[in-house]
Amino acid sequence: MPTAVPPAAPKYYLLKTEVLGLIAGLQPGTLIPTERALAEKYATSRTTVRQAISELVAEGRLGRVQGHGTFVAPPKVTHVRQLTSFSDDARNQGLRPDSRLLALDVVKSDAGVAAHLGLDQGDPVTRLERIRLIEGEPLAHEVAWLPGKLPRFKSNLAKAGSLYAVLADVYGLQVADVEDTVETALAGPEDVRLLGIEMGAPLLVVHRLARNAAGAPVEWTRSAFRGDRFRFVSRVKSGG
Amino acid sequence: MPTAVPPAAPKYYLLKTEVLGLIAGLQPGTLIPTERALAEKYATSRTTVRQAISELVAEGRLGRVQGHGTFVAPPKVTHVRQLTSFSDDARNQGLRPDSRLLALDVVKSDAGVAAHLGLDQGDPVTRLERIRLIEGEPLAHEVAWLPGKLPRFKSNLAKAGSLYAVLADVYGLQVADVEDTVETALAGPEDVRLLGIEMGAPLLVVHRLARNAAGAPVEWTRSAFRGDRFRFVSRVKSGG
DNA sequence: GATCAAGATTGGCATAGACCAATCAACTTG
DNA sequence: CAAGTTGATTGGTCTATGCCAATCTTGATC
Repeated sequence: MPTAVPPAAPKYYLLKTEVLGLIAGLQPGTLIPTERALAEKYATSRTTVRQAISELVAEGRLGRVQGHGTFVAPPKVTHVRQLTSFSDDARNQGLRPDSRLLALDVVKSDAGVAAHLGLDQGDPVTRLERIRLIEGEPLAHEVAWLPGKLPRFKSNLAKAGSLYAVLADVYGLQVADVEDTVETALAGPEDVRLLGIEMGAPLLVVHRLARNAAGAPVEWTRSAFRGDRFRFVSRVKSGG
Repeated sequence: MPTAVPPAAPKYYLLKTEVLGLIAGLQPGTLIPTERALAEKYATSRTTVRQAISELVAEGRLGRVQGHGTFVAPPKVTHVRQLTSFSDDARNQGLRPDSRLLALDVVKSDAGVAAHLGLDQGDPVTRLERIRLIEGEPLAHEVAWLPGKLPRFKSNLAKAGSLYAVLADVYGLQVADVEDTVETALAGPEDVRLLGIEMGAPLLVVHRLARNAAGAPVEWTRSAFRGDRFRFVSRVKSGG
């Protein structure tokens, strides 16, 4: 679906198109000319070059490393998210998933978490914070809240790997349906540190509420995915 | 879920936090100080002020109009998208939906459309291009492709309003399941013109493939939603 | 009183350049 | 030859500034 000719465009946008042409067909990892070189080549300022490149980075077409250079980025990872787990989804696509545990403790629920889980503020909840990786690369920052305390949760989770598997097999908590909310956000310093992305990079923020067959909340999760590397897929069948 | 103190942050990010405090509790539409005034007040350059404000605009917290000023933006519109139609979803939330028809014609399918609809390139498809509005405000740019020609489609669509209703009631095309793909993109000149947003604003781009009970493609759609005004919701029930 | 014109104000785009920080290669040193 | 140092290169942040375009206000004009 080729977009029509831009009706009118600022200079940095035209430059963006130029650079897109420049990198068409190049292998991921290939370095492109330096910002200063591009500025000279296209008779413009480095500021304008940076604005063009910044958008291409935000779109996942380019990557850059201070002191090293700007290079062609690999294509997006498609990710299916249904009732399956992150790990299973990834493996189904032939990708190597991984997880880094940042925190796992029982805390008092704040107002937001309590409201979503149907608890009173201050009620104990299990808080699970992880970084999700694909092919060794950080893809998402995830914080899950589960109602109450789960005995021996840490070791059980380490054994099984998958959160949903542990909940179902060990604690008898079956997830019957989930509701995912997807919206855009911009990366702040925290996201930059955890995901290795740029300040202001677009994120896909997914909030998930999972319930059991009785309609009682089982899990409330906030996941921040890199918008430049990720695609969210949702499949829905007609009821019946 | 209040975010922790930023570990380290560029100046524009601190300014962003300042402005967030400034607008907390203000009514939507309230004008904030001019860029030049903010630059002076916080002893920084207008460039830095603009970077801070630009992110707040991208996040849907602020809006701005050249020659007029920068103002507090209204909250996001939540939108549920399942097997229901855009119009029904909106009305369920007490919002007034609308639609502007940009184009409706029978065209030869290009490679991409043909692939998704299971046709040969060049096969005729019905192309429906619309702007979706909520409360009179443009929210999304949508292009739908349907296999083949549909007799009297235009008048039937005008009568019923809903695409899915027309397909089912008039043409006997039942949608049994859909697959939505959600990713981020940045607004180009075309999006700016059609949606009244800023260059580089984050978009939620949704591709939808709808199939009938036999698994045959019924519809292939690309929708570009304003990322600052929209939330995508997907509900999935466990199979059974 | 309504209409139009001119000017002031405000955001939009772009320039030029300074300085910092990370990287990497070349060189020195033990 | 290995380890450490230095310096050039490259992206990251920020400043200061100029001009344009849209909007709104003000005031002259009919």
